[in-house]
Amino acid sequence: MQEVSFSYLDELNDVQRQAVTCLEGPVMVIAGPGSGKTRVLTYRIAHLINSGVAPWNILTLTFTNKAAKEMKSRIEKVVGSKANKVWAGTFHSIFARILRVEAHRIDYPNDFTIYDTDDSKSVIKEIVKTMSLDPKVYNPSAILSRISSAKSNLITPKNYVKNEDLMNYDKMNRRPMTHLIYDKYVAKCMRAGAMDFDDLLLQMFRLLYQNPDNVKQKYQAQFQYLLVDEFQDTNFLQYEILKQFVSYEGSDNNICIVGDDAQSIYSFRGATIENILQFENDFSNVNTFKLEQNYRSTSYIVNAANEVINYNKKQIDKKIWTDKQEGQKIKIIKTMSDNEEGRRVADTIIEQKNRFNLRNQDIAILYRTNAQSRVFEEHLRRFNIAYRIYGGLSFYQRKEVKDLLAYIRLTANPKDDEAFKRIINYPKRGLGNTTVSKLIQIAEENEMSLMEVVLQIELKARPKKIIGDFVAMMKSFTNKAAQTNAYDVAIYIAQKTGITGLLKSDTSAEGIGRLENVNALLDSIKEFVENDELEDDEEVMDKSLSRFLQTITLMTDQDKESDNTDVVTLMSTHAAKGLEFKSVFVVGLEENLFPSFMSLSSPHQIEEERRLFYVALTRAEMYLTLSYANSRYQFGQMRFNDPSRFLEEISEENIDNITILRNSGSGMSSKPSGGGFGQPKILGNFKRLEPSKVNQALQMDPKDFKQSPAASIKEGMTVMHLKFGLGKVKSVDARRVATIHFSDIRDNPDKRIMLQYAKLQIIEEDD
DNA sequence: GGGGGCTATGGGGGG
DNA sequence: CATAGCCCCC
Repeated sequence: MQEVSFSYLDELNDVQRQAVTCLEGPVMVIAGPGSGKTRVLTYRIAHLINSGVAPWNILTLTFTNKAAKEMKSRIEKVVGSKANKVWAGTFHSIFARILRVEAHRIDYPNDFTIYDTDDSKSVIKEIVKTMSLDPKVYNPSAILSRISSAKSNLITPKNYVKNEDLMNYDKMNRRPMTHLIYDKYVAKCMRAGAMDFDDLLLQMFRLLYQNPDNVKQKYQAQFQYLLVDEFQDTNFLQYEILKQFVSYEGSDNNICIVGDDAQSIYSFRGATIENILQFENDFSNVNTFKLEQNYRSTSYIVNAANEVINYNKKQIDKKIWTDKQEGQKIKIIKTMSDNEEGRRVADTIIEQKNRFNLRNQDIAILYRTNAQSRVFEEHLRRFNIAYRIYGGLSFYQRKEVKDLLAYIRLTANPKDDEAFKRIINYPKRGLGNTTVSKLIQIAEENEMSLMEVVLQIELKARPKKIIGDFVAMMKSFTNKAAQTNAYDVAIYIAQKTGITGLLKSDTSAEGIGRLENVNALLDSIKEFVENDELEDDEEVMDKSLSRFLQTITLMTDQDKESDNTDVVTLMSTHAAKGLEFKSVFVVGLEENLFPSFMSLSSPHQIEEERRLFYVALTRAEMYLTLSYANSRYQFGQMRFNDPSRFLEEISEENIDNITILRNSGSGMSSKPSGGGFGQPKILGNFKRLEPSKVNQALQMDPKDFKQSPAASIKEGMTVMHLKFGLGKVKSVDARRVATIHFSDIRDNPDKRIMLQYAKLQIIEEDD
């Protein structure tokens, strides 16, 4: 038996240590920015394991895969490879994983499709059309947001009709039929074997609440210890699911929530601050710990952030402080135009790099809307500063990527009507709106999926031939999928459909970009198939199309592996939550932009914008620069905005250069930013796609590599891995999963490799 | 009935 | 400024 070391407890301050060691019963940790929240969470899990709790009895829910991954790797440093057995992931991905096993109990196929927001809107659009309603009044985004909020509050279509507030609200907005659309939407998704993002939560709740075959007791027994990160961002439904897991007769109520009400910035997707305020009422004997010492930022920054957040009324009482030195005062950059803002920020970055010896990766530019990234890209490129943009149009939302994905989706789930509609006439096969509309109408009348309709319907000669060929092609894909892995199927699909050929024939810059994106998708499928490393326990050996789809639909740009290149980070303030940088630029600090024009009418929304600003400020460790422009191109025209009200909430003593904020512009306008550059967006996005995951140094020349047969790998051997380098096989288990120690890997050198897919070459038989 | 080009409209944050 | 819907032509 290995000696258990508790030395990590020495790395904690008093409150942190109490929060880590108070293992039983409900615990609430209020954690200010930079207060060591992640450290507390990870050490708490490590401490649970060291105290004898089985790792698979621990469930940790976060909001990004990245956070979950980082947490796992940090736990591993304390407790070793046992950390892999902890259930850690986002709400959506953990529930998707459970539903893949249990969905049949609530009348969904286990390989259900996940509809993204575009799919959902498209479903709504079609319903609006078939109901002959005005699509301008019944705007799909608005309707979806109503449906989403209903689902997040556990209001079924039936209860929606009974709810006077909701019905009156819809009437007032001239959308009295919203409840009917909701009803039809639910039915349609069900018929398509599809869950939208909210369904991943809602159906999880339904599963537990309806409790077929006592499935709830199974998971209650499974998850004996719950930890929830960023609890202030949970919505009503998420909290209700947590209660289902935790609240039952004889339960120890082992739930630990960590959050900061001052950083609640997701109310637009249903998050409610009430959850954190209610927690102490919902559970008895809650142990509450407040982490108030900020270890991240210098005192000018902490003071400024405190000043700003004090303008908000509703808050949990706490005092964030730091014993760090004063540091540099906050710098404010004022410019005439958005273009000049880009230039000045780039100038300042150069200056800071020289003066303070910063690397690119120490620096971040944070903005309110993704559309603001362009000017900064232009000027960073002019100075040859490497950068990476996060967010914006996700890779998987690109048309060409979605087109190929639609074929893959329809292959995995023939009832996926959104996928069907997307590709029934792409690439062009001579099937027009008239025929497609007819199919949709028949499907609607008979409550069938489009694929079912197509298999039965009698058509005229021409469309009959076209559709017959299409069905035959899809059938060949299904057959292929049953025989081989996701990559081989995907390649087959890309060629057989003519997508590859079609894109190759387009030699324009955009066409080349599209082809590269499709190739990047194929590469990522290849990577998925060839990934021989076992990361978590369940089903990972499954290399099928539907498993691939599951992994990507819930992936966001931030979750992608970052190569270790030294780049300046450009991202929205929302995306920056949880991150820290030595130097932070918060840009576009103007009324109508930050705070957003969408929020100006309501004091609550202004408070949320202020919390967002607070999050932005507190990302900075040492240098904080705020900027605004007197004029900028917005919505295709020149706009003039006042400086943000938030700037005035920081007192002068924390600011480096006192600037007169209001109405200080001379009439001069510098040249506005036109297009100028080729396709900054495409270039910027490509930077994110580079698949190089591991240091170049570790990789060997594939030509010199000769793969050894999987069966020949035995314990004690020294092997070469194409990606990880030299390693020693420590053990091989019954499922043919080898644990191999790679000495070149600094973080977590012990990798669990699936020999079935292993790319290993035997270097030495034994020692 | 289907395909291509033009005009009009909307435009936040994200799983 | 990008996409969707519409209109016109084949």
